Amino acid sequence: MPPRRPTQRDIAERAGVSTATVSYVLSGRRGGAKPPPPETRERVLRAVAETGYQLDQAGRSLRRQRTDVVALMYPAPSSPWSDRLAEELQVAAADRGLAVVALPVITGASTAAILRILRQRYIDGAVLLHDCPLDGAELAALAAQGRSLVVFDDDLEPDGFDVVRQNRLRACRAAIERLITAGHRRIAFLSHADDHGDPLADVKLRSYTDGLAAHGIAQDPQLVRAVADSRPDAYAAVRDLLRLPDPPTALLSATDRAAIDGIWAARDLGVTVPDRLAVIGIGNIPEGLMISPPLTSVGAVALDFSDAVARLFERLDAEAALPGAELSAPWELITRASG
Amino acid sequence: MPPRRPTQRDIAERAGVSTATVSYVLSGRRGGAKPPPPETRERVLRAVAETGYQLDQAGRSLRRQRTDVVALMYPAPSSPWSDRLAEELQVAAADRGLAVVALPVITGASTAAILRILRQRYIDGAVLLHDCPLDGAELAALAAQGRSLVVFDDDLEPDGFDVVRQNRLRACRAAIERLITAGHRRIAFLSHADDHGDPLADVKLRSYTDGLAAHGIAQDPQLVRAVADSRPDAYAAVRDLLRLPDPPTALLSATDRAAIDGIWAARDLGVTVPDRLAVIGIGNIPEGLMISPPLTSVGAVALDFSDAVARLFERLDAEAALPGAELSAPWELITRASG
DNA sequence: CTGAAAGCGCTTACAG
DNA sequence: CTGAAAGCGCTTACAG
Repeated sequence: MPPRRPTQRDIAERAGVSTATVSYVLSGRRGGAKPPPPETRERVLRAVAETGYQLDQAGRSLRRQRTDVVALMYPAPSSPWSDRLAEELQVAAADRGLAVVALPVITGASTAAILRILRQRYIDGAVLLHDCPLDGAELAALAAQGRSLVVFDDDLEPDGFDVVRQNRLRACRAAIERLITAGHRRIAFLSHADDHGDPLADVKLRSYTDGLAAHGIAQDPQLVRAVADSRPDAYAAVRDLLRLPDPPTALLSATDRAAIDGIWAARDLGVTVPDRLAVIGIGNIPEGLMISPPLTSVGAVALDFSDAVARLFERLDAEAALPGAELSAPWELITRASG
Repeated sequence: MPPRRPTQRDIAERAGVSTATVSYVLSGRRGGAKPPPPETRERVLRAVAETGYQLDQAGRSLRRQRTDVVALMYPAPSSPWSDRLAEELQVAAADRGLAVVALPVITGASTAAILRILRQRYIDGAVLLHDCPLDGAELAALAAQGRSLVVFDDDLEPDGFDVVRQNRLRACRAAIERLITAGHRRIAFLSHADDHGDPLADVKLRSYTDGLAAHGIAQDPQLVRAVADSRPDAYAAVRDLLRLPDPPTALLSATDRAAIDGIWAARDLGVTVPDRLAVIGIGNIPEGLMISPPLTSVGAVALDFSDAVARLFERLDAEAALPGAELSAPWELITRASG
């Protein structure tokens, strides 16, 4: 049995002061009044050092009605985007003495435990990336209970929480439009595996299907391959596509990674990009800039979430509840040499 | 101003029962005694539904002296390994009604806020991956205060917390040994950028340097390139290396990703792998299995953290404090065709 | 300047 | 079977 965790009462006894003084010394807070004098302060700090005292978050959080923790919720697995946002959030939070916890949401696994973190006042606020398992009513309820929320979503209306628009469908549609406008009719699509109802996967596939339909181009099932989540599968699929009797002249890929391996496959077959195969990816990852030819892609222009992060802290700092706002950080079609 | 969050007292008034009964109904717990009868139960649940009541974690955690939350701490950015561990942990935790929070540790940023999560009884326990910013004394202190900890580390002695050994240095040494034993003397190394004191980066570079030294091979600075964290840089560096007047005949890379791009570079120059360039990576990522030739690599044999996860829950469930144990999940040299 | 005391929202041993 | 009450560890308005 480990020795009982020391409490502020233990510190107070050891230092010969009241628990109020201990709290004042440790928090540095003191209404308007003067802080305790150095001599008292030192006695308290010595007692803390001697006992290894650590504040108990539960007591503090119960009394202060705040946790000084914020969360970042995102669909697992993580991506360069969620990693980057975690970093920006953590740096900004550290300035204010707040901690950040990440909440990866695993597709298919139970979300009950994660939602508990949001609902049971475990955190003061959160940034939720696209496609998190909460609907508008739930978010509004959380906001009404005082949680500060900034939500990436293209459809939800703000309602006590803020919404960041990325207009992903529009940007993906611009990609397929570009290919069709350039004269392509045999356009292959590397899709996600469709075994789960991932909304972003839907957006991507829908933009392909809608784009073809809008121009009266019949969709050839042979040209749609669910290989976007596996680089080697993507390589093999594009190689096979290019060996068809009537091969595609353009390729749209649900991921940049698969698009890049598609370019490798084309190069290995002596098929030049973009002349004989135009390639466009989705996601705009840094790696796409480096391949030859550089990858045309759909995605956020910059790895910059500072607006969303700033808004979360505005909300946390606000005296009264802020109305929901719309922020904009649109995805764009970023044209490079590959398509 | 949002309406005050309802408390169990509000629910009790609405349902015409005591707060004790509310708590019994909501927790399902009831010492040995019988649970409240269905009629009472229903009145309580109706009041909960009407008010949108949510439990307050701070009150509960203060009283019960547990948070029902566990953490996973890992160096940012995330990797397939940390993602996988997060998933295993979350699935196992969900079975017990525990939530999981991820704590990415950003190199260079302040770790104070993250350490607060561990120290201030914000969580019941945690799995810490390699190279987290806590020393043995600190970990022992946390363990003594009741935190359940399972720590991936090759050097620390267990001390109230458990340690998972990966023997990374030994496994990396086996890779360089293999190349030297096969007769290679011109061995290139793709290293991490050395602008931060990442201990794993040290382990990798050390195994290269030590391996050469052990066989009396002089190290050629020309053959060490800090490109392991950038695929395009790796590609370019290997291309340049192979064009040297006296090119390397073998390549050890601090990352599998860079090793894979090294293989692409060799292929594009008509240099066959492994005949004219033997290639070994570190990390054993799934992608390495798919390239041709498949990548020889150093890393964990399987994406399986069940032992570590199981041990964390053993510790959480234990009545008395468990002594620290050593678990083993060694990295291995996984020999495939590339080197 | 310091301390006694109330109270944050729960849970649970205990009395009825 | 149910409720009154104590108490978890903090913070802070208030009295001295």
